[in-house]
Parts: sequence; structure tokens; C-alpha cells
Amino acid sequence: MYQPETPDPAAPGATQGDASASPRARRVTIDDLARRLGLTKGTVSRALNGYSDISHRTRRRVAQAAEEMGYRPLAQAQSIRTGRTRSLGLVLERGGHDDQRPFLAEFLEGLTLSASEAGWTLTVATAGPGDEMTATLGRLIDERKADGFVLPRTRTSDPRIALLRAAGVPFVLYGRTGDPAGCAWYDVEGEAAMREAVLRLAAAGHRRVGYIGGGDFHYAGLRRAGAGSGVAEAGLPADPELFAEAALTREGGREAALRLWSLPQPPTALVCAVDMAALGVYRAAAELGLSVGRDVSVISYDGIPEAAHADPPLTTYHVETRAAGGRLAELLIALCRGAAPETLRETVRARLRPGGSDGAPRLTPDELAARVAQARTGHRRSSTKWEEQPR
Amino acid sequence: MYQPETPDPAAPGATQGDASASPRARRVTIDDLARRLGLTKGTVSRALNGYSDISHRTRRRVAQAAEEMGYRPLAQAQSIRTGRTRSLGLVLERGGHDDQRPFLAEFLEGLTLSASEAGWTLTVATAGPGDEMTATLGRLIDERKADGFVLPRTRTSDPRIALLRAAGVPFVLYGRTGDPAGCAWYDVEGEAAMREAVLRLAAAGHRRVGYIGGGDFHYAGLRRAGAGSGVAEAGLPADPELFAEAALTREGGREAALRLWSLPQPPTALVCAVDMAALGVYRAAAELGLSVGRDVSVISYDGIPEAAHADPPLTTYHVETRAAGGRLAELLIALCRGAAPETLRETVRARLRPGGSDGAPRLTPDELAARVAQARTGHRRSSTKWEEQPR
DNA sequence: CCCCTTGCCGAAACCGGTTTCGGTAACGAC
DNA sequence: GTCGTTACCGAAACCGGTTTCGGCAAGGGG
Repeated sequence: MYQPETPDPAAPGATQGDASASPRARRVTIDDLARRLGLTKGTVSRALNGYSDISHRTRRRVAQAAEEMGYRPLAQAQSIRTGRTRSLGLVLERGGHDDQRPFLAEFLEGLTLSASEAGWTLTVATAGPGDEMTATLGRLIDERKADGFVLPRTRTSDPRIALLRAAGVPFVLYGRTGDPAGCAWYDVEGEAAMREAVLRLAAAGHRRVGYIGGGDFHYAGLRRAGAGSGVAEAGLPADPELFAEAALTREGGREAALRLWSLPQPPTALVCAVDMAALGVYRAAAELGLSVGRDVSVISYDGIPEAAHADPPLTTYHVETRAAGGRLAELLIALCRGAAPETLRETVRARLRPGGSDGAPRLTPDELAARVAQARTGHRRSSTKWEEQPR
Repeated sequence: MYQPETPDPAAPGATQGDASASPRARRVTIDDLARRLGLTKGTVSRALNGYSDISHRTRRRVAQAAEEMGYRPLAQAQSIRTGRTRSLGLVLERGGHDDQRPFLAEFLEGLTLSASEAGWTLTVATAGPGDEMTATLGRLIDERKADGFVLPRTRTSDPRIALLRAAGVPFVLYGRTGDPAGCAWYDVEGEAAMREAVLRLAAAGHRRVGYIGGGDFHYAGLRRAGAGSGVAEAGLPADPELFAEAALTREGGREAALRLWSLPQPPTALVCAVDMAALGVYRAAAELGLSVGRDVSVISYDGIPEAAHADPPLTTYHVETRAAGGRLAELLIALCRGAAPETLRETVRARLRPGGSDGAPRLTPDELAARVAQARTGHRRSSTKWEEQPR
């Protein structure tokens, strides 16, 4: 008996847990099943996998015996022949903005729930941005750790897509992308939500509506365009100054709002592409002594828990992240089973969750400008950060 | 050629992506390596795994050739013989309180980073509480989806531990538990933090310090005991009324604080077991017109991002969740390689992150009681809550 | 009655590794 | 010079499945 040397200082042969119970109770193999049925394992395998050359009666017998004996094929044993492992892959971008945190838990719940219902599992990895992402993806691919991948937060030109396309590995997007050829996806129509948000504000009487969005994800362009078409549709003045801001974080939202409200003709309402930025807008409003939902209106998108707890509750278009995860898993599994990607494309609408952050304008842009000016010059409070901003 | 029937409507034989590039470029197998070296695959395998009956020279030749050809053993092929798959398992509790959300992303980053550095992967599942948890764990075990498991949020008597112990499957706790026999763990000493928090408040001059903690996780008892020993050590009056509250959520924290401050002799300082409850305390203070950090002091534990963004920033003991995940992965891998669980137990201290929520008491308990009474009866402001913000 | 299908299953190869079991050559001791 | 050892590697079984190939029996057509 020649034992390996390297494997750490501990006893190489001993299975951990020394004297503990059964050293991993032996599972029932396909041979056990075959033996009991008086068939060969090849026949049993074909019966279980629905081959047409097995009689209906035999197929039933096998299925029943498998059920009784609690037989479950070992995925990794199957995979070495079939190449398929019944596992979904998910590579998260490490150190991403806070703004994705709240979604993650629900997203995973959705993914894993659908996956496990189909007998699949989820393999998760993380990677820094850029090369590390493609390297990690590559490693998972050629170690066959996943049959396919879920790609969240797609970009218009996404290197992950290029990689997976080239490798011929199935993938499904959470979001859309620039070149949709061969892509399957699930997405929420942020553009429709942004358009509706503008229309809602216009219907309430707002004439100057600002937009805060951005980022380099593909949804950024869609949402901005949606807001733009809302402005056009409502017949509002299309002032490019009002659409000039991009922010994804709380601090970014705060700064963007401060700048917009410092315009000669400030917007009485703001539409934000993400809730996190809207929460920054709240902060800016507080600093300027403006009451959100009365002096100024805000409508946003995402529906994170904090938004509901904000004061006043944020009016926002809510995305059902858990459902998204669930559906993405189903789509990807279908794709791995051979469905054509073109048939696996779904979009849903975000649902408005009305809060207290929007309403009819109480101030004209001129009056708002005056309030802002007053807050900035007089009434200067201690230590507040916004004083450092230009103007 | 007999093809299976069931596999969905799509062409059963065609690998998806139709005409795309290489249908998964063939990987280099151990046979390729052996052929090129003029050895048998058995020899190559032993060489790579450090068996002692391979000459040093051969071992080097093999290693080099493997490097050159980019050979990477297929984990699932290895696993069918060895039983080990080089994969960590993590089963999250579905629909948990919001309070775990903020940690998840960082925790996963830590786990996956350490895992991938060792060439391991992470398999994630979710389960509802109770039976579903053990069922899911059981399924992963007997499908050999993971070599070992990370168990976050341990309870004093934890069914997961019982299951894994019985099955003889390695596991490592994030937290401690009632019966530590055969357990490996990593934990942050919340009890020490709670003790220090009390001592810090006492040193600042507080005499009545309340505690808000709880939940049925094992840490609850530890933290409460830590706070208690802080009270004893500082020579503060040990009033059981001040330690009667349990809360893990924002709303729970709010209610607990309101009750504590309604006592005849209310605490001028509160120690919270979790940040989320402390944020609820902020809300309660706002409702009562009390200024956190001036009229009342609050010290908490966790270090979630929101705590730093609160106004004033929350003084809290910060847990490095990413580091915890990383270390847990390392411990579990060591355990799977055969190390004794008793040698794999680590605890670290939480680091104080001073904010503006604590300071010397400006009010006596009597004065505080008067302020509270005043806020509750007179000065009752109109419906909307947000107007009650101080200033 | 013979031949050709067709239905159904056994036998065996295969997937990519690991591990056991010998066997040979070189070496030192006597 | 013979006889163990010892070092080193080949051969083959094995792990738990999948898939190909071929063969046998029953059935149908001529």
C-alpha cells in the first residue's frame, strides 16, 4: 500500500470523524437496482432515461423499483459520460456597488428554488471585474462545473457573452444586451416603468421633470430612453439639462439632486433609475430643507426594502427579484436541455408601489429655485457637507 | 441508434448553439498526458497525487508536462472514485429576516474567494426552516454535491448539526453551539463586544444601561451574557427590567426602545445586539424627540453599511463578514482533508467603529423620563411621521 | 416455409479518473 | 555469485453511470 505524501499533516487514509457512525452509508447504485430487477445496468439506465427500445412494462418496473429503493443517480458519475452535470453557474461581480446587495438574497432564493425543483443545483463563484471575470468563467467551463450560466447585470457589450458564445456554453441573461443573437433572457421592462413615472408626474401637474440614472449596464440606456419618451409623450419641455445626471449610489443621487436643484429652472420632480439614488435625493432634500412628496416629488425603480422604510415611503416601481431568479433558472434549464435560445426570451412589467414621495407640485420652478437659494446662503447649518459643492 | 424520447421538443441530439464554433473543445485528459510522456495513466495519476512510489524525476516530468498541456483533472471524474468533489456546500435559510441580507454578498465573496484559491467551488441551496432544511441538506449529502458544509447562524441546539454529525459529513459553524463535540467553527466574540460596549458607556458616565437583543440563535445568549458581565464589572445596578427586551428587526428595536424609555427610570443608554434593532431605536428616539448621541446613547453590533450612513453614524462593533467567509472556507477545506475538528476552532474580536451615537449622558433618568412623558402627551404632532424628525 | 422486420434486452465498451497488485531491474549484503 | 530488498512502474480492476452494438424471439409478408 503506497500512500500519497503531500495531503496535509493529518492522517491521509482516515476519513474524518474517526469513530463516528456509518462512514457515509453506501448509496444504492444502478447495479443494485439491476441486480434486484434481474436486468443489466445498461438496460436499467436506458429505461430510466426513456430510450425507445425498452418495453413499456419494463420501464414501469424499473421506475417503481427505483422509487422503492430510493435510487438517485450520482450526477457526477453521469456527467463524465454525458458532459452534463445538472448544475447552474452564477458568477457574481466582487466588490460591486452596495446597490446590488439587497437583491442578492432574493435572487438566490429564486434561482435555487427553481433549480432544486428540477433536481439541479447552483454553483456560485465571484470575480473581480474585467479579466478576472472571464478567467473565472473559463475555469468553471472547462472544469465542467456548470452546464450553463446565469448572467446578471448585463452590459450592452458584455465580454461574458462573447466568451460563452465562443465556447458554445448555454447562458441566459438577466437583462438584455446590445447584440441579442443567440441569447436567451429574462428582463423587467424598466423603460416602460420610467415612461410611466414621467407620465404620472406630468398628470399630477409637473412640467419640469428631471432624470437621474446611468451606469454602464445595458438597462441604463433603456431606462433613460423610456423616461425620454415619457417626456415627449406628455408634451413636456425636453430640456437636456434635466437629463444630464448619472448616479447609482446614495451619494451619487444626492449630488445629482443638488446639482439639478441648483439650476435656474430646477425640476419639481425627479425620476430615478434606481432606488439607491432616490435615497440620496432624500438626503439632498433634507439638506435643502425641502419636504419630499410636498415640495418636490420623487419616483424611482427597484423596490428595495429600504425604500419602503424611507420617510416618506418611496414611490417606486417594484421588481420581483425572487421571481426573476426563479424564471431564469427555468429558462436556463430548458436551454441546457436543447431548447432554442430565441424561444426563451421573456420580459415582464415592474409594478408600481405607490408611496408618499410624489404628488402635485406645490412650488413652481421659480419658487423652488428661491427656496434652494435661501437654504444655501442664509440658514447655513453647521458641518453639512453640501456646502462644499460648487455654487 | 436508439434515442431517448422524453427530453423536450427540441432536437435531442443537437448540442445547443447549432452551428457555433467548437462543440466544447476537447479537454486534455490524463490519457493524453500519459501518452505524451510514454507512461500509463495510472502512473501519471499517482505522480500527480504525490504517491511515494514514483521517482522524483518522473514526478517532475509529469508535473511539467501537465503544466504545459494545461491539464486539469475533471473533478467529477475523480469524485466517483474518491467520493470527494472539491466543493463546499451552503444552505441558506429562505425568507430569513432582512437582517441577514446585508451580509450575504460579502459572506459569499469571502467563501468563494478562498474556495477558488484552493481550486474548490461553492454549491448554494436554500431551504425553508425546519424539516425542509434537513431535507435539503440530506439531498445534497447523498447526491454528493458537497464534501462539507458551512453552517451560518447556528442555534444552541441545531438540527443541521445533528444531521451532519450522524451522517459523518464534515461541517464548520459560523458561530458556536450548545454541544461543541466534534464541531469546528469560526466566530466573532460578540459577548466581548457587548461587554466592552457597556463598559464604554459606564466610563462615559451612564448608570442605567439597557440591552436589546435576542432571537433564538446561539449568539443571542452569548451577547446578553456579555452585556450582563459588563454591567456587573462596571458596578452598575443590575435591573432586570433593562434587559428584558428582544428584537432583531428595525420595528422590533423601535418597540423595545419605546418600552424601555417608558419605564419610570429609563435607561440613558442602550446596547443593541444587532444594528438593525439599533436603527429602530433611532426611529423611536425621533418619535420621542430625543437626539441620539446627545439625549440618549446607543451602541450596537454588526457594522452594516446603513449604520454608517445613519444620522448620526452608529457607534458599532464591526464584524468582517468577508474575512469570516474566507476563513470558514479554509477551515472547511482543511477539515475535508482530514484535519481534526478540535484543531479548527477560531474566534476573533469585533472591532469598534466609533460613530456619533454615544457620549456622556446629558440627562438623568428622571429628566429623560420627563422628556418622554412630555413627548407622549402634549406636543403630539399631526399624522405624518416624517415631520417628527428633529430640527 | 422462409425471410425480413421489429421489439426488446444483454454484453461490452466507454467516460476520466484512482487504486491495487505484481513484476522487473538495480542495488547492497553475504 | 546468489539472495533478498528496495525503487519504480505497468497492467488491470474499479467507481457509477451511459451508449453502442448485436443477437434472439416474435410477428408479418410473400
